Amino acid sequence: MIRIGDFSKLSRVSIKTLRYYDEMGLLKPIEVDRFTGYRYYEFDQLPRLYRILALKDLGFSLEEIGRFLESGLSVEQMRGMLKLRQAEIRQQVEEEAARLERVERWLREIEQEDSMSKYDVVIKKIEPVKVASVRGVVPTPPDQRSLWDELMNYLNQKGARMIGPPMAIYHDKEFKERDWDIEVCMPVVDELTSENGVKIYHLPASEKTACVVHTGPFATIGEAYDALAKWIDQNGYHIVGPGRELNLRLPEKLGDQNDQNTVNEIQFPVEKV
Amino acid sequence: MIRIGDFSKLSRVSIKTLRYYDEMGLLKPIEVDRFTGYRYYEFDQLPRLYRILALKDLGFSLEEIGRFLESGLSVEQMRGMLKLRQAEIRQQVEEEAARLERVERWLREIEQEDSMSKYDVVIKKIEPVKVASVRGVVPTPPDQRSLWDELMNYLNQKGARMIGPPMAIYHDKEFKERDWDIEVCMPVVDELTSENGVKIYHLPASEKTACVVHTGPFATIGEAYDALAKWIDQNGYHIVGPGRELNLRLPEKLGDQNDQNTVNEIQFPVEKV
DNA sequence: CTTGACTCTCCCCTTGCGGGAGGGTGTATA
DNA sequence: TATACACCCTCCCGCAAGGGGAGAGTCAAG
Repeated sequence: MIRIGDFSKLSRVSIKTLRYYDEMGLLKPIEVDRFTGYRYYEFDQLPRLYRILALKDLGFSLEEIGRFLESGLSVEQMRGMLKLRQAEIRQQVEEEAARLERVERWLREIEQEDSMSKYDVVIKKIEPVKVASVRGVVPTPPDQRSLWDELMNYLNQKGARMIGPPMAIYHDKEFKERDWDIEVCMPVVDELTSENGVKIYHLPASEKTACVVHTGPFATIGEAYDALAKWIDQNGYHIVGPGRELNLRLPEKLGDQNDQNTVNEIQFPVEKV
Repeated sequence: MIRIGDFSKLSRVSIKTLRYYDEMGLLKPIEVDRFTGYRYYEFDQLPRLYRILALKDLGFSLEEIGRFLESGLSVEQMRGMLKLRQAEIRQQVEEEAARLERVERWLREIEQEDSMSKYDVVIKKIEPVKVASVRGVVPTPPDQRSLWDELMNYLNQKGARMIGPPMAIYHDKEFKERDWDIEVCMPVVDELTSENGVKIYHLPASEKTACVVHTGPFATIGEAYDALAKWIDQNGYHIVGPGRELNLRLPEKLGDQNDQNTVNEIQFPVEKV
């Protein structure tokens, strides 16, 4: 019978850890003096401790290890746990590798541009949202004003409440000089019915959506689109639906292309290739 | 100005997290009502939040991210941090890959043997230890008794205190049927001097030592050696020095090959190939 | 005026221990 | 036999990045 300090030196496991394993029930001393609380171990407890260390080395949590040790589990169960662990580690390796990719992309960008990008892209989930929308083909994006007028007209008439930022959806799959297929939407909550050119429906959800925010003059929003497109491409995604442009903060004068305080978020539903 | 719930929905970052980032100083609301404590955000805080998310996605800690954001750090510094992060991730990927290897080895062993090995190997560090030793060539391992007798004789004569388990060192580099070069040692603390066949010196430390414990009849200790050798080989190590055998619990009758309660630890200094 | 949806702060919980305070033990030596 | 000194004990706090929930205060609409 040896004291905890000797057992610790022998196994090179810290006293703190041994006490913790005792508390967790992983490795109880064979005797604890009921008056002094001193823990006494035996040499033949070493194999159990080594098994704990070996399992820890495979990445199992102490709680899992406890189950291994207690429930004298069958070879079949053990195999199941190992297979599971294997899958988990594989996934983690993949994730870390992807993370490494991203870090290296930042590095390359810094090398090339000698500065950091103004635009950070995030992937998020978009919930379905009920909107009133007007869709039409207009010569150029600024001409979407007419669509907005029609939509706002309808909403004011109905006294509908708007519960989110207005957004525009660009339906063209390719870039066009003229004649853009644009849908303008306003999130609503009320029971409304489609009529004339105004459609009431739910915009679809999107599990993965690549998003970027542009602040400043609307005239420069192209940069944000470029950055987003580049990011999507370089990160192994591709676009699987029309993009949305959320007008988070409108210019003071509606339609002003140079208002410094305009804020827009651009969203594209994407999928991993 | 929007409330935290709306900012949370917009960014899909939980309210808890936003409050935490506020507390950490990563992203302060532009206004906090001094009476109600309500936090108010602005849309143009989104880019900062997205930058935080992007950096988090690269695996930086919030504290590091805070430093990025505050100290408007130079491109050069940023590059330094990224390079460092890159190295860290690479190392982590390697570690996880090695862990995966180990899990797969356990799986293979289970498939082949249809049971779990009795022996768990751990790698630990061995500190130098002062010993009194007697070395000699004996026909077979059990004949080391004569060496022990000589050593104990010396120690008793000096009244030396023994401060650790006795151990035997096997100096032969290859297996031999007869004539084993064995050194028997006893850790001591006193100021002793080498004399006759007894040497006083420090056994060398070993940064990485593969260890396994054998309990039960000494006659079966070969199994433990086999398991250890196999492990060392399969885990990409190789032996770089003589092995030690620590007699943690001696049989009741000294030399009894069948005592069920004998405990020995076998140690081999190793290095990664 | 009330209801229901929001928001606030405060506190505890997570993993696997490490550090330290304050106090009791064991043993070798003077 | 007294004492020094190494050991050991049980709390309690801290870590990273928030999650869960209690109890109480706020806001907007009907």
